[in-house]
Amino acid sequence: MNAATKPRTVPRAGAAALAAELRIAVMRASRRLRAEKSDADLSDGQYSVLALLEREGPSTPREIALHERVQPPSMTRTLTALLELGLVTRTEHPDDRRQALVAVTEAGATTVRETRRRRDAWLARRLAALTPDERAVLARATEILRRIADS
Amino acid sequence: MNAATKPRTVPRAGAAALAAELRIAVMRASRRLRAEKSDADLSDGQYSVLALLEREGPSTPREIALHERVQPPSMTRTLTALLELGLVTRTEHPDDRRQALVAVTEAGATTVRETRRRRDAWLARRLAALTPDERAVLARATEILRRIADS
DNA sequence: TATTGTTATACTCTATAACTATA
DNA sequence: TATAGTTATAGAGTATAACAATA
Repeated sequence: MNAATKPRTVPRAGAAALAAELRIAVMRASRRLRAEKSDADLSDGQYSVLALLEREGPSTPREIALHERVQPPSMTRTLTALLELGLVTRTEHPDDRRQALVAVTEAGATTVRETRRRRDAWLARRLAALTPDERAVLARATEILRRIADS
Repeated sequence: MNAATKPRTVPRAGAAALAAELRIAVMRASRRLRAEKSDADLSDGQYSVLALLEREGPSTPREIALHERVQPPSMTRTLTALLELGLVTRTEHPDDRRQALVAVTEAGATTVRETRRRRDAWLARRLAALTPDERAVLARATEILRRIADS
C-alpha cells in the first residue's frame, strides 16, 4: 500500500480541505517526535526553555517567560527545577541588579544536543525508507511550513 | 526571498540533513497550530475525547482511556466534565452491566464540528495565499507525514 | 478470581495576587 | 512610581492505590 492506494490524502487541492488533513498530519507527527526524548526526566516546558537557552544564549527570566508565553511565577518554578538539576545557572545581571541572567551549563547543553540527536535519528530512519522523490517533496514542504509558521 | 535564496532548505537530499530541518519545521508549525484554539471552553484532553466519540461512535470508558493513553481514573474525571456540560451521555452497556457506553450528544457533535472549523480556518487562510504548486507539495507531504507518524 | 469503573489522595504545571528589592 | 523576580495560594489534569459491582 504505497503508491496505488491513497484516496483521501490527495483530494481536490482546495485550501480548506487540505488544511484539515495537513493540521492532523503535522500535529500527529509532532506528537511522535516529542515522544522521542532523551533520558533526562524533563517536562516539555523544561526542555523547551533549555533548548531556547542553548540556541539563543543567556536570557532573563522575564524574556524567557515572554518567549514561552507563560507567566513569570511559572517560569520561576521551571527555572528552579532546571537549577536544581544543574542544567542552568543563574547569575546577576551586570547592568540591572533587579534582573537575573540564566544560562545553560555544559550538562544542560549536552542534554539538549542528546535529545535533538535522538529525535533526528528517529526521523532520519524513517526518511531513509522513502524514495528520493518523496524526500524531495518533504524538503520543499519544510520550507513552505517554515514560512507558514513564521507568518 | 522566495525562490532564489534558500540555501538551507533544499540541501543535499540526504535523510540525516533533511531530518533536522523537517523536525524543526514540524515542531514549530504544530506549536503555532496549537496556539490557535477555539472559544470552546474545553481542555485539550476533553476535546480529544469528544472528537474521538464524534468520529468513531459510542465507546466504553476503558476503551477511550486506552485510545487516549490515559489511566481509567483520569478518564472518569474527563467524562464527568463532559457529562456535566451536556456534551456526552452515559448509558448501560447492553451485554455487560459492569461497563458503560459513552456517546456524544447533538450539542457535543456541534461543538466538535465548530471547533474543527475554527482551527482549520487559520491554516486555510495561509494555504490560500500559496501557489497551487505549493499546495500540491503540501498535499503530497501530508500523506507522507501521516505514514511516518503512523510507523 | 478477574475485570470495569469509581473514589481517595497526591503530584505537576500553570495561574493570579501580594510582597521585596531595585530603577 | 514602575519594573524584575519571588512567594503564597488555588485550580486543572494526571497518576497510583483501594474499593464496589459484575462477570
